[in-house]
Amino acid sequence: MQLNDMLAYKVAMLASDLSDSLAREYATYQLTMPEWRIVATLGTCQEDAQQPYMTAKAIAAATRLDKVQVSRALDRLVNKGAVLKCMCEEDKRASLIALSSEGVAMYEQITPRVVAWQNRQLKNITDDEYRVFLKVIDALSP
Amino acid sequence: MQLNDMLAYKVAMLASDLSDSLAREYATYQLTMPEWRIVATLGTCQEDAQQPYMTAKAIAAATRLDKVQVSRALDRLVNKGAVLKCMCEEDKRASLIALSSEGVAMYEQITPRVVAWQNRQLKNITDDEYRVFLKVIDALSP
DNA sequence: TAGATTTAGTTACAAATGAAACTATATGCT
DNA sequence: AGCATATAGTTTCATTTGTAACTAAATCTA
Repeated sequence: MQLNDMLAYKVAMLASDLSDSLAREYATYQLTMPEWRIVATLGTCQEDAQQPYMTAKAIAAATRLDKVQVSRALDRLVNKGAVLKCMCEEDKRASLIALSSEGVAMYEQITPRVVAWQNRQLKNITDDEYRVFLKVIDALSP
Repeated sequence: MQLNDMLAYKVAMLASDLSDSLAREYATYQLTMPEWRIVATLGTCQEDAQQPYMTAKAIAAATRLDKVQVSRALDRLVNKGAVLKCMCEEDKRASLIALSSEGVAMYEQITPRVVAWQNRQLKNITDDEYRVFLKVIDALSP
């Protein structure tokens, strides 16, 4: 049993390669990975949900970032003008968080680049292979 | 395009789940992940190579840890008595690094647990599916 | 062979991360 | 209602991590 053959190691290596490679797409926009995940989440929410805002808690759940990371990344995004926060009247502990129009613009610029990046990654892989790949990922997830 | 459907995100989530799950197997032995990777690498080296030692540089390459992480993890492993370092006569900048007998014993206790862990992870996946999965990982790796 | 360059590994310092404490609000229970 | 408990989010602090500077040795070059 060599390290190279171990499942956890292989997947960890792949994850870090993909993450570094994808980061080059959004780094142009001065975003860190947590910031990008939040922008992507709020962007989709804004596109197809009835309500264009989320709480920090919902963002944490959707991105799998912890609440501290979310709090800090939101601070930075608010400072950059990409995100708006306003007090939630129903629950004054929470805020309602949404992309600003600049945030939406940024999201709309980055998304096509991410889609193109993903297509490049997958270009040598058939649909069937990818289906099996996703199935195995599901089976491996707890 | 939702975060959940993005390749890099899915793989990152899987990697972190697998890594946490596997860590429970070697945490019993007070090892961190870098320490475990080094023990595993030296263990295989010791098993099937002519020379049972490696340099820190070779360890870094084999484990994909950076040289600082390797240096620090080796310090800890030496303190725990799992690893021996001796000056390399051929190149006095480098050391020759090998598992001590306690290190070998540890390696031999952990390895079967890791193998069993991996078999549990893969139990619902057919050989064919796993073959495709590995092929896709290769195709995605740079 | 002297001087410049590279390399192995360590150390020092700065940034990122995570756990736990904390504030403010909300909820549950008697 | 009044007190205990739980929750949203932030802040603080300790640990981890990575980058850059450093030391010592090796190699290359003129």
